[in-house]
Formats: sequence, structure tokens, C-alpha cells
Amino acid sequence: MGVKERRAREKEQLRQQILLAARELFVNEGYENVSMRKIAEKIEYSPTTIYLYFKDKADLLDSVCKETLLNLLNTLEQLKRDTSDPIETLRKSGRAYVEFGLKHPQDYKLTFVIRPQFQKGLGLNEGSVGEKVFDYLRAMVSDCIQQKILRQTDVETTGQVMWSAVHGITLLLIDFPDFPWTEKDILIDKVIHTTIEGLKA
Amino acid sequence: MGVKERRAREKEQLRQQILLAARELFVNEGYENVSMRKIAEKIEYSPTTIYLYFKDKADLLDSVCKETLLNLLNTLEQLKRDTSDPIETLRKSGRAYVEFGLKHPQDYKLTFVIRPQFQKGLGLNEGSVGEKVFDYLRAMVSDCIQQKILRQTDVETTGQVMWSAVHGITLLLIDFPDFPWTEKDILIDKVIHTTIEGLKA
DNA sequence: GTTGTATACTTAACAGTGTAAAGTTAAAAT
DNA sequence: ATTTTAACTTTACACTGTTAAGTATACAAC
Repeated sequence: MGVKERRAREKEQLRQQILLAARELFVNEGYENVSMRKIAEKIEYSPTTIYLYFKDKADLLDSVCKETLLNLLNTLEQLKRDTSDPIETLRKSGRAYVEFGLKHPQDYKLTFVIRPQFQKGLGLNEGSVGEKVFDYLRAMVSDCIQQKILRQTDVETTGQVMWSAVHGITLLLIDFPDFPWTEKDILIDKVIHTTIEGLKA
Repeated sequence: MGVKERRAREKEQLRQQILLAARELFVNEGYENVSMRKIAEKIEYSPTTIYLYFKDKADLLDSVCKETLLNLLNTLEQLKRDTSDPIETLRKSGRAYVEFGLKHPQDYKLTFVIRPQFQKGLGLNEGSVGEKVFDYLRAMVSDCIQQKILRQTDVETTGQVMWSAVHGITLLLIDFPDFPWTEKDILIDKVIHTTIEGLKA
């Protein structure tokens, strides 16, 4: 009686199809400029079919962002940690974070800027992917503190300062591409370096 | 022959009225949730009248943001600079910047996040208010470097690192109000302190 | 004081939006 | 063979930004 299973599989497949189409459109045209009808046209279903799979447009955005966070988490975890030099790991992770944002600017904005506007309150719940990303950061910072490389004792605050730094530079570079930034790579390194040095002091 | 002048004054008055109504609605309901019709209703004119004063909704947003930048610039300039201790001025300005963002979170997002999405490319042109804000920052940083308090030589990069830090923490605090931040004031101070210490090193 | 004209505003309309409700069709269960 | 269930579509509603055409009032010229 594999019928139910097949149907469930097919259903999941269509869900993924919608998600893929939505992501591509969101990223290329911007969330606001993408209508449910456009997504529907792309997957060759009627617009209201999407509502059988997602509560509404914001829910669709939510699911797209969840994927983005998973990608980010993967990217970060693939930097296998060099436990002998936790500061180097922290620095590399910072760079990877910013580069992820610049490589997928629309996904980044969707996740860290647009979504909070619609899903007010929710976002980094217990057990969410977002929380896992911050857990990763927390663990790195904790390593640094335990090895007495960072003088801080407060893992939370230290992690939040670090997040703040990489989030800031990522968004500025995305949002003001015409600003006369000094050379990007140097600037990014300087932001990360400055923050880490500041945390040491 | 003050007729023309009176008419011009009246026209400017209505323009300001529209701007005020738009700002209030944008701030309270969010840019996306405000329709031209709502703004029109608020000022008791027909919706299309607005188009006699502003090119389109994005232009209206643009004008609102310009005002916000002027407010920010005023706020910063009212911190009369203590030239004997430029680092203290830098720190105070950083705090003032973040506090401005947290006091007017919607205005801040409108200006530094939403607007870039619609006015791609433009934003910090020559002679713009935005540029004046960054000029202010540049001057402060320059003071610090000249007095050899910051070891850096590159005013641009240093300023950009500073901006990045305050922008990051401001947006995070606005966008993720439910995140378990450590005590806000301490966190903000730590971000600024860390950045400045990092720049000294 | 009548006429012409520019100014300020409104009405009507278009093409598009998110989404709820009702309708359809085909497969599965009885 | 009939009923039920699931997947999908059609229709419809209230709303969106914006354009084009229409109106009314204040001014200028004669």
C-alpha cells in the first residue's frame, strides 16, 4: 500500500517546486515585485494552488528564509574548526558570513531584513535554524574565551557584538553599492579584525 | 503683488502636510501597508492630488527619508564637539546614532533599508544630506587620527568601520526585538567601545 | 465686465494585487 | 457502484499605484 507514500512524495515535490520558483523570483525581482500569480505561472499551476501548500505569501517567504539559514549554517560548519587557534576560526567564520551575504545579497536581505518586517516577533525561536546559527557563533566565542584569548567573560554579549559587526558591514555593502567604499576585501577584514582586537582588549 | 508668493506658500504648506501624513502612516503602519489612498484620506484630498506634489510613492518615501537624515544630522551636530577629547566625541556620537535609530526605528529602517530597495543607486550623492552625515563622521575620525589617538591613517576605512558597527547593532536591535539580547545599554556601549578599542590597537 | 487661460484639484478608469469561497474533477475507499 | 476525499481551478472581492480626462476656480487681458 505505497499509494499514500507516493502521494505524499508527490505533494512534497510540488511544495519544493513552489519554494524553488518563489526563491528564484524573490531573488531576481524582489519580494514586493513578485505576485502569487507570477509564481503560479512559473510552476504552471493556478495561483490559489499555492495556498494549499503555504498559508500566505509571508509563510512562503518564511520557508524560503529557513532554507537560506540552513545554507548559511552549512557554509559555516564546513569551515572545520581549528581548535588550536579559535581566533582564526572566529575570523574565518566572520569572513564566511559576510561573503555569504554578498554572494546571495537578496537572500540575505530577505532573511535578515524583509522577513522580520512581516513575521514580527517570531524568527529565532527555540529549535529554529536561526538559533542554531547563533549557537554556532556562541560555541566559537566560548572556545576563544576558554583559551583566555578573549578576555571577556560574557559569551552572550561578545557573540552579539561579533554578529553586530558582520551584519552591519554586510548590509551596508549590499544596500549602498554606490557608496565610495574603500576596497571591499580590505574593509571587511578591517571590520572583523577591529572587532576581534577590540574584544581582546 | 504678493499673490504669487501666497500661492507658493500655500502650495508648500500642502506639500508639508502630505509629507507629515505620509511619515506618520509609514512609521505607524509600515511603508508597504500604506496606500496613496490612505494618505489622501488623512489629509482630506483626493488620492491623485499627491501626484501633483510627488512623482510617485517612492519619491514620497525619498522626501520622508531626506527629513529623517536631516533630523539625524541635527541630533549629531547638537552634541557640541569636545575637541579636547575627540574619542569621547566619537563615542558619544556613536551612542547618539544608535539611540536615534532605536527612538525612531521605522524612520531608520525606511531610510537605511527600505529606501535603497526602491531608489537603487541613488542615496548618498554629492551634496545630499546623507553625504553630510558621513562628512560629520569623517571629521570626527579625522580629529582622532590627527591627535594620534587612533593609530590608523586611513580616515575613510576607519569611518566606514565605525558606521558599520553602529548600523549593525541598530538594525539587529530593531529587527529582532525578541532575541535574548543582553541588556541593551550595555550591549550598545560594548559595541562602540569594542570598535574604538579595536581601532586604537 | 466679459473672455481667455492657467492652476489646482477630482473623477473615472486600468491593470494588477493577495486571498477567500465555491466549484470541478479524478482517484481512493467502502 | 456509490460515496468520500483530495487536489486543483474558477470566480470573485476589496484593494493597490498610477494615468488620462474632466471640472471648477482664480487670475490676466481687453
